[in-house]
Amino acid sequence: MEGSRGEGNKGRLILDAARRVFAATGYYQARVEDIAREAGVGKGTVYEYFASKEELYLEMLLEVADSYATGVRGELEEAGGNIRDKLLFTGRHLCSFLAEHGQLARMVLQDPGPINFKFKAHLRTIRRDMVKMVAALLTATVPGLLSQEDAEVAARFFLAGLAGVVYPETMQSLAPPEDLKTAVDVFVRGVSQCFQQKG
Amino acid sequence: MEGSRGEGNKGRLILDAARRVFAATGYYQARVEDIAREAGVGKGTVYEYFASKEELYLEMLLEVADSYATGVRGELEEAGGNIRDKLLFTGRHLCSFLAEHGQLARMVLQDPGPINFKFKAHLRTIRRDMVKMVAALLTATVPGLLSQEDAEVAARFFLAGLAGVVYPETMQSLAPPEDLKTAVDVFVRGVSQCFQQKG
Amino acid sequence: MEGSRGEGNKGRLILDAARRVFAATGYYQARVEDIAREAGVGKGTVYEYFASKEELYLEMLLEVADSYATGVRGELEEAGGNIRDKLLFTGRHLCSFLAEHGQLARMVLQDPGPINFKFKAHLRTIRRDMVKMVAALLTATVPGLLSQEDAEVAARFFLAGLAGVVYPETMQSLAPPEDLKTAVDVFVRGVSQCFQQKG
Amino acid sequence: MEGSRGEGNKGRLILDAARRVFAATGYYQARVEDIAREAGVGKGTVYEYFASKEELYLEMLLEVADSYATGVRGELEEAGGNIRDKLLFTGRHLCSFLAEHGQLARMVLQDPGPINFKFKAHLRTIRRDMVKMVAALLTATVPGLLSQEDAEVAARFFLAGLAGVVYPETMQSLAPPEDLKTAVDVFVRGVSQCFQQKG
DNA sequence: TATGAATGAGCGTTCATTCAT
DNA sequence: AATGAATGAACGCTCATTCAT
Repeated sequence: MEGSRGEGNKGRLILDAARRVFAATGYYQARVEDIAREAGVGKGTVYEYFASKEELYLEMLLEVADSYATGVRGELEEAGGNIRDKLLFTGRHLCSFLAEHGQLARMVLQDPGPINFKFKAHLRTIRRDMVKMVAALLTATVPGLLSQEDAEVAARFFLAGLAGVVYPETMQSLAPPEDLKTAVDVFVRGVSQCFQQKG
Repeated sequence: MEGSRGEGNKGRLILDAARRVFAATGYYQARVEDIAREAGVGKGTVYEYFASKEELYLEMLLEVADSYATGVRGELEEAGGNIRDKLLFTGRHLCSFLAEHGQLARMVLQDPGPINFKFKAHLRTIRRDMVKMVAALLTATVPGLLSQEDAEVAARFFLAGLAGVVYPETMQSLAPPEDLKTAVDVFVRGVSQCFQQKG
Repeated sequence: MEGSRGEGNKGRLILDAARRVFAATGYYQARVEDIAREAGVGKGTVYEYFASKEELYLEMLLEVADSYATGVRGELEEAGGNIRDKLLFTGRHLCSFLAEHGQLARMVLQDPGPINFKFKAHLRTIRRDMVKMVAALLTATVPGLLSQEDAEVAARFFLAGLAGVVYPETMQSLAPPEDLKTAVDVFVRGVSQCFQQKG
Repeated sequence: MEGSRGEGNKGRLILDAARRVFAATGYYQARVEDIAREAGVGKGTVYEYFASKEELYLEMLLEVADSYATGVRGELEEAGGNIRDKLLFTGRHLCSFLAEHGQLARMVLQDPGPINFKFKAHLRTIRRDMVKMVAALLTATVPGLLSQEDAEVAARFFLAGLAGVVYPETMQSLAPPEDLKTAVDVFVRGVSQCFQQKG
């Protein structure tokens, strides 16, 4: 009846505590004992639920990465709707994700620490999915004029550029909504213009 | 001939070794002894030149970050010249930088390790400079039609987006030159279109 | 039908499981949880029957040591009978004991682990009993010619020597029956000769 | 110029300390920190000289086992000389060895703890050598009348029996010299008698 | 100046034991 | 009585840093 990872209350608490502690200090600085204390359990209890510090870290990352991807997918795949609004939504979703997960985002977005093959593959899949979703959006908008390859390049450009807008220089505060609009507008126009002329 | 950091031969060797070793394994996995061996000096010697592992890391990062910024500045600030070519150059420069510094780039760009205030400020300055340079390029291209703020948002979008194009999903190989062109084209058209209409 | 230790079914199961697990891995390597699983009971149940891992170990050792001594006593104390046959029986009994209890024997015989005073005293008693039994056999065989002290020295020599014959170098396989006969013959002749001449 | 293991003073100190601490408490109870303190060095220093607790233990055992075997070999292999004196010497050597190495002897004689293949093979070799030496002594004494196999069985019987005499029941005090003589006499007469009649 | 032997704080992990159910 | 989830003391090992040479 429960979800698939870290349930039974204690496991949930530990996973949440891990997210906070890893986010606050990074993988290597975080001590298992800190996570246990943050979760309000004994140190040994962590090992009842997770085989090692590394495994706990990976479980936590998988969960966060999934929560990010899941949040975007629903909106983007929904038929109909304005491309500009959808891309704006993607930006706003990234904003709230970053607001919620603070500096953990750096990890999810760019990979850190001791990350194993399983997680890398998972992250790669998520990225590919998001790129595909945005690319599909673009080809639907400029039908017939945009090769699959160009669409994916543009999608990658957009998704990464978004992070630059949302996290201005210092990555310490979030961008105002107008900035998002500006970026999305530049991008949408760029794609339309560029490929209509090409086509 | 002597600069302000890591000179006198030994210091230079250590700094270069640090770059290679930190890049290969990350800050926490890298052992001071490994760096000393890579540099061909004794372990104690590292501490003759750098106060601590952390300081060595910081010095190395500052140096690499500067080398990145310096390489772009000359080209971008040069008067005249095509905006498209300049942005393409920025992308190509990023490519060669990433090719040369391998996975150290991830750290410089996003994964901080134990980075202190001094380095964060330095990095912030570098980023701000680059944003300013690109923004200036944009306002010069669409004169009078682009506010300073919009120009900087667009510049941030471009610089971050570049990384997404250059490092495709897996971050394991670099993008082909055509992808760079596609991204730059989309961006340039987007900016032109968008703000000419606005203006 | 109930004895004084480890009864009531569950206790019996635990004691048997303890013997197998301790024998397989040694005291420190054996985990209480392993013993519980081997016994088919819960981990907590072990502590319903035994105060601690150490006490469980002690109880188990006492039981095994007793079973060894008991098996020999009947045969040796029986009046009449050939000394050679009785000593051969002692050797064969040691063989089957070792065959049955495998490497636990090493512990019982020589390697104590965390053995407390109670067990040491018990073991000392057992050894002394066996020495006395064999010594009595010898004095009965060469009546009047053998001092009590010499008889006990010879008995100790025999009992220990037996182990060397039964467990050849590697202690991994048991000796063939002929070797036992050879050893017993040497010993019996030695005692006869030696003390008949002395006498 | 130094010996082959644990030199350079510190290594020697650690090996000696290890012998004392392991002997006093056994492998599992001994803490690396205790050994370091006993040796008068820092905990980390132990790991400069030995890769792990286990390796330190094995090095120490190898050294002690060699010192035992070496001490006996010289005397036994020397041509000429009385068999009875040689076997007595073997017993006395065992006595002094046990006096010096206290309860560590149990380990050397019977093997405990985490002992790897290398050490087992080494110990097997030592045992085999000693058996062979004693067996050679016996065949030389009763020339032509004793098969190689019988001689080895007798030798094993003698060497193991010796331990029983030297370490009376409790293994807490050593046997008086007269007991040794008694045992050796019984054994020598037994071998002579037994095989002269057989032959 | 250059070195590397020596150090010990620090941490991941295990497992005997407890106790609420 | 029986259980097993929870606990934390304990310990092996690493590695940044120091300092005598």
